[in-house]
Amino acid sequence: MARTQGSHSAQTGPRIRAAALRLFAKHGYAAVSMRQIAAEVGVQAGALYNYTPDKQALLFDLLRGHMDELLRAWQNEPAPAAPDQRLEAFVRFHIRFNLARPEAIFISYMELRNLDPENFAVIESLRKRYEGALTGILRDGQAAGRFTVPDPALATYALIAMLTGVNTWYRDKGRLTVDQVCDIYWDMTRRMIAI
Amino acid sequence: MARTQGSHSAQTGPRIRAAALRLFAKHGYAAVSMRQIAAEVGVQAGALYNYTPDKQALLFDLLRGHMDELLRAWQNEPAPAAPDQRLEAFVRFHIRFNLARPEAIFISYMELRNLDPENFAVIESLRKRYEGALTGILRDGQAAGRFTVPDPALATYALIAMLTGVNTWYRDKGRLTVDQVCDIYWDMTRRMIAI
DNA sequence: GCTTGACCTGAACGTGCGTTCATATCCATC
DNA sequence: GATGGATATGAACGCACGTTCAGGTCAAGC
Repeated sequence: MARTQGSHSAQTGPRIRAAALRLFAKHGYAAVSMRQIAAEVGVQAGALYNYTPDKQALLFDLLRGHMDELLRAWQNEPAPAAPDQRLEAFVRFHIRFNLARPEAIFISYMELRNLDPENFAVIESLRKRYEGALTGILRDGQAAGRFTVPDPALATYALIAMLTGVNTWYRDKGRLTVDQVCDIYWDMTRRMIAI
Repeated sequence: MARTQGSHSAQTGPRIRAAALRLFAKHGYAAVSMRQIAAEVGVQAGALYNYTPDKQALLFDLLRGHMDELLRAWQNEPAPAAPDQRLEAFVRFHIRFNLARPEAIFISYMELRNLDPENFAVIESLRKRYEGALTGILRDGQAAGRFTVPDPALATYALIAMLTGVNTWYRDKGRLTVDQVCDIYWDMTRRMIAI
């Protein structure tokens, strides 16, 4: 016996990635088995190997896809000329983008160490490119005399950590809307960075 | 055969916890086996069970011990009267304390989800107590007219995330000393929070 | 110097792991 | 309506897991 009715590659592939994303985010890469992922999709474990060479590739594809999406989304954002407005745009973009995909963000930070070294290097360089976008804004604002940023590299780390931290506490239907959170974090950022 | 020369409870216990801390931080709780921990100590896996009821308790003890140490250390810090100085003391204390024990900090953030629910609740309440110390400082400063903190809860989250982020990039023998890092982060904090 | 209990070994338990593969079924195409 | 490739099953592979335990070895107290 085999192949139950209505199963197609175009459906199963994405469903496997979605199940892996959810389970990796909830329990961690090492704690999730291929059989669990398969069960979530409604398939036997062996069928997963029609879509991924192995478990490691499944994790890497998720992280790689997420970083590509992040960089593409930021490039597609309108880029105001003034550094102040670019910085505000970055703050709001980062918070919104991250809150919209908490699971991908979670594994992007937690599962880096479970990547093979060469896979890690790929993700790390994409991350650095994203951080570099923020550093560039800070340098521009500093050069334009609009910001006070003694150490742009540290300010980048500080801001990214602060903004990404929203994901650890924000809850839908909590006290604040996403807009309110963005407003408050932009206010804190502005006070910290702007002249 | 059994018990090799010179092995004693007073030594083996701490060595097991040290090995578990190092391995959990490096590979993750789920990815580390009791046999690996035992090998690191130079003992057979079964011997671990003279010191811990199970693997879960090993993780919980590490996190619990770390949180106790953190709270005790903060209580033993001198507490200046002025909110500005209390905030500065907190910033410097947090960075220094965290940089001094990167492995414990790492697992405290990464392995929470691997705790049993009741163990998680214990750690979570200790963490909230520590965060509450910072929130208190922010409220005091606000009440004294020295700070501008529209939302003390969010400012607490933002600051803790920003300060804890230092651990992800700081390297001994890097560009900056711990003192310089503290200075820069205190400067950013002051600009963000102080009047 | 005998005894006792703490400490450790080494083997074993049942379970689940990632992965492979022969085989069966389905669907599109002709 | 026959055919062939894509897609799935289910059993199996060897291995490692957390944990238990009977038994061996040591050191301290009498």
